[in-house]
Amino acid sequence: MTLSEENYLKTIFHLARDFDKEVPTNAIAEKMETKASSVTDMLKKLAEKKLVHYKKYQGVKLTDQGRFYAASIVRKHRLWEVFLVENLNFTWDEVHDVAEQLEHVKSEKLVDELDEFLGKPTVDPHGDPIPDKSGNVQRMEKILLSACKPGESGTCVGVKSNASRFLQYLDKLEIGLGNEIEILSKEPFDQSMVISNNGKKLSISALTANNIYIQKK
Amino acid sequence: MTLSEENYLKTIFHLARDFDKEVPTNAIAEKMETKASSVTDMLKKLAEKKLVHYKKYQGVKLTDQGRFYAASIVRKHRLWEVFLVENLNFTWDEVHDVAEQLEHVKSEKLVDELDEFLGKPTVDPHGDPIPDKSGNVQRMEKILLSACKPGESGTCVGVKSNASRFLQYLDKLEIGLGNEIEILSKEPFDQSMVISNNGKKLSISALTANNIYIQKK
DNA sequence: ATATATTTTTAGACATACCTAAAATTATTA
DNA sequence: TAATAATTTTAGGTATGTCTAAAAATATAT
Repeated sequence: MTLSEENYLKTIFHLARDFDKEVPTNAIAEKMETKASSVTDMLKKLAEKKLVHYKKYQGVKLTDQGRFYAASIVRKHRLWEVFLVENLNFTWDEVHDVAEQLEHVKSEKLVDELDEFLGKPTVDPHGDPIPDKSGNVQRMEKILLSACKPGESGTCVGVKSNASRFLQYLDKLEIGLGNEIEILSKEPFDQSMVISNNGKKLSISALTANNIYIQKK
Repeated sequence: MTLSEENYLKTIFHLARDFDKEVPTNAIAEKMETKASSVTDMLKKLAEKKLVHYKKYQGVKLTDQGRFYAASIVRKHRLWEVFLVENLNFTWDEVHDVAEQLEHVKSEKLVDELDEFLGKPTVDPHGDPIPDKSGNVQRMEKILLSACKPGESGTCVGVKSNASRFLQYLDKLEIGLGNEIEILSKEPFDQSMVISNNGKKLSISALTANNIYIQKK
């Protein structure tokens, strides 16, 4: 499996959550910052390898085999992120690019031992679940902060975007995993919110609220 | 810098020890299990990037820049080997292939932090020196066991080959880094030796003796 | 329902890194 | 030193993964 093939699989795996059915060619092209024609070429190749179900003009779905493989890449990515934060003093906004490289290293023993070394973690530094060895991803019930009404509250359990800028902004606001968050008010004009973050009152934009996941009590 | 370019640089770096002067095209081709014509192609590219000095038919030498870059790859390779053995229960015969992949991961912070995490080791699990951040390789005075005469003795400080088969054989003989080794006798017919390994008498072939480094007392 | 817009695929190129076969150069030896 | 052998380079070709531009299919809107 080439690096490029792995990246396509992974992208389809992630997009499959947004599109419940087939993932459109263009969605893949956009996410990978490439052209639709390149995607088409690759989809044909992945289809020949039985990693995706592909019918012209109908988008793609991962096969069981493809999903398993994709999950194993995501598993590696997230395990490495844990390692970087827990052992190498990386912050949650620094891990992505490095994990993006480390996820392609091939060695079953490496993954097994790393998992063991880290104490078999279940989530990465952004709160995303780490697929298990069989490719199963534990589904958490979490909702976007933007979907909450004033008065509702919960624990911050994840972020939708992993962009450095965003994560650094959260650090500045002192918003992090595990924090207690309550929606105090919501502005009808622009959907911005005033929230209580571990007891501290602060105001966030709709865009920010739309990238924070909480688990309701 | 592509993966391929990095592998060529590294190979030239290693071969430069054997050939004191320019490294011949064919030597590179053999080591990399590729064809001389492919090597020529790459040497031209590396020369354009000022990473090697290359004159047609005259072999190559690394430039300062090329040597620095190559050393940084070797540094990463060896640091990862230490990590695999010290923290992930790898044995010295298992680390090479995985380190071969990990060495290409690009992140200065990753290397710095890994070095720190491991306690700034100076040698890898095979006794090979780890280049420092500036690309300097600490030169050890070590000699091949095959070059020793009966009566001479020293400490095992390295191996010339990193082949799994060979390392596993050493494990079976219980020969490892730090062991006290003395040459008891040498057979003139085939240069095989009887040695004392940490007090235990055993017999080894000339080929084996030619792949073990010791440091004389 | 037909025209228009959007999405997707095809066709044909390009760069990388490899290959084989033949030519050029350098080294060896008689 | 001339002939032969070995090494190295060149020339031309292949597979991968990308691209642009044009054609085909699907979706949308009047």
